[in-house]
Amino acid sequence: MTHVKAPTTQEVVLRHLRADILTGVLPPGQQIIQESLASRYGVSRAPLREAMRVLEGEGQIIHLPHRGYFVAELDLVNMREVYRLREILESEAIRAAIPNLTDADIQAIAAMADEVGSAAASGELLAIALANRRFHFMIFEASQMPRLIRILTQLWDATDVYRSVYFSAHGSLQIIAHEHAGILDALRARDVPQAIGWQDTHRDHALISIAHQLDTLRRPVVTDR
Amino acid sequence: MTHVKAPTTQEVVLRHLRADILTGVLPPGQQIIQESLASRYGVSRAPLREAMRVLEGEGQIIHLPHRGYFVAELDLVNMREVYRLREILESEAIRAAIPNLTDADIQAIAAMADEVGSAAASGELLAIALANRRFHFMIFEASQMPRLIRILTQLWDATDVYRSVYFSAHGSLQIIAHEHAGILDALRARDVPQAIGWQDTHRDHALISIAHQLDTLRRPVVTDR
DNA sequence: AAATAGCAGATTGGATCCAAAAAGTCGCGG
DNA sequence: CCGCGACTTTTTGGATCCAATCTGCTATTT
Repeated sequence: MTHVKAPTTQEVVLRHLRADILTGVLPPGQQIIQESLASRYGVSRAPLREAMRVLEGEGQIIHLPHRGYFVAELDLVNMREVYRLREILESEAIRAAIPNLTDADIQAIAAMADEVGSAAASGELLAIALANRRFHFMIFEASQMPRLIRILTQLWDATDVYRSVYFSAHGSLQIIAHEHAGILDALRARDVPQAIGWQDTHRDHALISIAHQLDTLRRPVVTDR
Repeated sequence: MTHVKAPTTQEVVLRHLRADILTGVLPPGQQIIQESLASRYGVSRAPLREAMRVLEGEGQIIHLPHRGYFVAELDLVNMREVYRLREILESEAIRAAIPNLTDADIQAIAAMADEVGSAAASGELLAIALANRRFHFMIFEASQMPRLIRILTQLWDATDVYRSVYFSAHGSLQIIAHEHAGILDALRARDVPQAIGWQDTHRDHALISIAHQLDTLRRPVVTDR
């Protein structure tokens, strides 16, 4: 039998960090003071630093030698690059996935789409984000391309903070449901171009909303000191 | 002028690790005993572990909790995935780069192609690999897409070990020189499809050679379990 | 004799401690 | 009044030390 679990501290810290970045506890641009954060998590600096190295590799935080770690800020240019790369890579993922999709797979994906719907009904942003992510990645994972999936994971992670605002935008949930249904139909028909097309419009809607937010909101990142 | 430099130990270790993996001092599949490697580098385990976390993020080594770090092995399937992703992403890089290329850029790239040639004449494999990499990445960098460049860097890193054998294959250096010239011509003409085409055949030649090596050589990798 | 429990060694994970570098502060001189 | 420079403080980087876990072997039991 396999072990129940052995959650190493680094992974606990890593999850905690991701959550804090995602929820804005650690806002973009802010420096991460290792000592204070470590004590806040109730751990030492060693596992924290290794976790931060992981996030740095994903581009979530920036490291300046002898200066420290800072939560990455994404400007619009950067954001557009991420979305362009997603466009290219997600198209490939869908292209590779569709021939592998069994009927059972599609049923599972449809079930996840329903979960997105019920999460949307509940209004819990985090639940929506999680279910939405699962929905899309169930498709990507059928591509059987682990490296591609990992890169996509990183790209999604990088924009998680900004994407969550999209879910709270007016009317976005109906649009999302509609587009998810479109993707599902294309999957059932094994229609690669149509699936990619739906995914593209789906992504574009999110980007437009986010770009609008970034452009107008112009968050005034205060340095608390 | 900026500071001379302040090379932090982690980066020294990281470079050392990359070199050792590239040159086969640390062969694929082998476990990395932290204590012994750290003492061999003359450092403590702390910076070594942070460096390994970086390499793990790049897929160069694998981490199993409470078991250790192991140098990653790439089978042919994995290798094909890397090359497929390179095909997609390098096409995008070239597409984005060409409109940005100044004449000075192209001259610099041509100079680097010459360096590949002279390195080839000298027969130094490492020098060839380095110059070749610089040549291609000078083009990619003109894309002005930092995230794309970083992903491409990781993909190149992942296959560095295997690609170096290609340089020593019979006749490959002439082919490389020919294809580099082709790429340069396409760049001068600002011909995107042609540049991508050359890059594709260039990459395919390397992949065929590497796949052949992997297939026949059938290295007797001991099963670590 | 085979299987399993448990003991000993090795190896990783985490915490504390010390050194080095950067940022901020105060004071002196122009 | 302002700029420059040494000193202090804060924070990061690295090393050492201790605890938790895994591996391999041995002995005991059936």
